[in-house]
Amino acid sequence: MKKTETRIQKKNHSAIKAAGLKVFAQFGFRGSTLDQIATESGLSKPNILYYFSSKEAIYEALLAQLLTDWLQPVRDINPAGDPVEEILKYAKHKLKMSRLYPRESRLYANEIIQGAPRIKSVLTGELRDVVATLAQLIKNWSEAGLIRVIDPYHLIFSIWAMTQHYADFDVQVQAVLGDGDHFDDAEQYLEDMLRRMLTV
Amino acid sequence: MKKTETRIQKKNHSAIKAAGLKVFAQFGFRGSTLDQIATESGLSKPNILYYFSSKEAIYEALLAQLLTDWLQPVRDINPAGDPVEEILKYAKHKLKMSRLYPRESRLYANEIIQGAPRIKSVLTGELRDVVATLAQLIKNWSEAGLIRVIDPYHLIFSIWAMTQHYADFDVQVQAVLGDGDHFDDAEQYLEDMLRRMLTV
DNA sequence: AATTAATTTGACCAACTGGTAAAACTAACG
DNA sequence: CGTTAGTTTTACCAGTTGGTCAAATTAATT
Repeated sequence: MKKTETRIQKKNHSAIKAAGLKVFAQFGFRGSTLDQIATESGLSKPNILYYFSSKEAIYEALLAQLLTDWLQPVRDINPAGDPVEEILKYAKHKLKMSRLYPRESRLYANEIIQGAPRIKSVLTGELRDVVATLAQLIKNWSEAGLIRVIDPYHLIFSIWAMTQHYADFDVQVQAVLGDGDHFDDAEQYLEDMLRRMLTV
Repeated sequence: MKKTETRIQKKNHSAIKAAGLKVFAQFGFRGSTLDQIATESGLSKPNILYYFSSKEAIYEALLAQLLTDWLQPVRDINPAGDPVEEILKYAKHKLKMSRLYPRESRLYANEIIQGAPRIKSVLTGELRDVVATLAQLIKNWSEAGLIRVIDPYHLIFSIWAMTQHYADFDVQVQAVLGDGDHFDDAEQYLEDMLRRMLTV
């Protein structure tokens, strides 16, 4: 449907989204202004509104993209693969996303902390379902004796919490550990933790 | 120094802080307005500014209180106690704070996600020091063979991440698990995880 | 009760907010 | 080259924002 996008449209759409991501991730929806996004993107405010109908439209475009990227890795878990390695692969994938796309993580965190006013239906719908499926798979693995018996939901939460922590609380991590990249150490810790939790 | 506080001052100061906590925790500093705090507290906007010199002053009063409450439990860890039980006690304390004071947790999360503009010096100062001390203690325990050898910093981060997750991402937890209190299950999972990680 | 100190209100302001409309400009295409 | 479609800017607006000020009200003290 969006085949007819000019080169200028393509450029500006993505410039606006990139600027919006930066601003929204830091200040949340209410705390961000079109002027900030305008300055950040190098476009004028009315020009931005030529490409997106409103501030909210930019925000929602970002959220929609985000939710797709967020849910995919869960679906990519292979029920026929080795349980420990599949969960580990998933956790590492999430950690890599925190490393490569910390702003996306912060945008999502902001939205959730605010009570998820615009995506609550996705949370109780798609997310809930996809997590339920994963939880069932983990339970099956447990019952088959392939991994230790464990609460699958809180296992998933702990993976989310730990991986996203390094993106969302990056300033704190840097303050405590000093500036630099700590994701390799984090990955090692995470792997160690998950192996201990999962192996019988 | 603040001995001369009238009963009205005491009442209104705390009413404003309670309202401010509610609003700031949801929308962050920039996303919150004095009008919201006024409505929430039942006071008029100029009346609020009679008790606090500015919107920022309310926010900073809340942050200051928060940081004290946040750092105390770390200091309460007893170097002479049983290592596993001490760490477990600390983790459970943090989880209880997430259960009882989720708004405080969200306020803090908001501030950190925004880059901690007002408390960065505390993070690189007091917090850093207190965590360094704890990390050293954990390292000593490791070397004494009392707990397994483990990266103390990432252990601490994982405790923070998992406990705060249940406050900050409460909406998501509720969406996935259904409405209700999931802290008891979370505590059981956390205890299980920490025992596995710490015992040799 | 009178005086003083503390509190609350209403009217107001300048800066900022998201958004609009039309004119001016630029690129694309036959 | 001329025409059209696409793009950008300028000027603007009404509502909201944090904050002020003096007057009005209420509480405390003598």
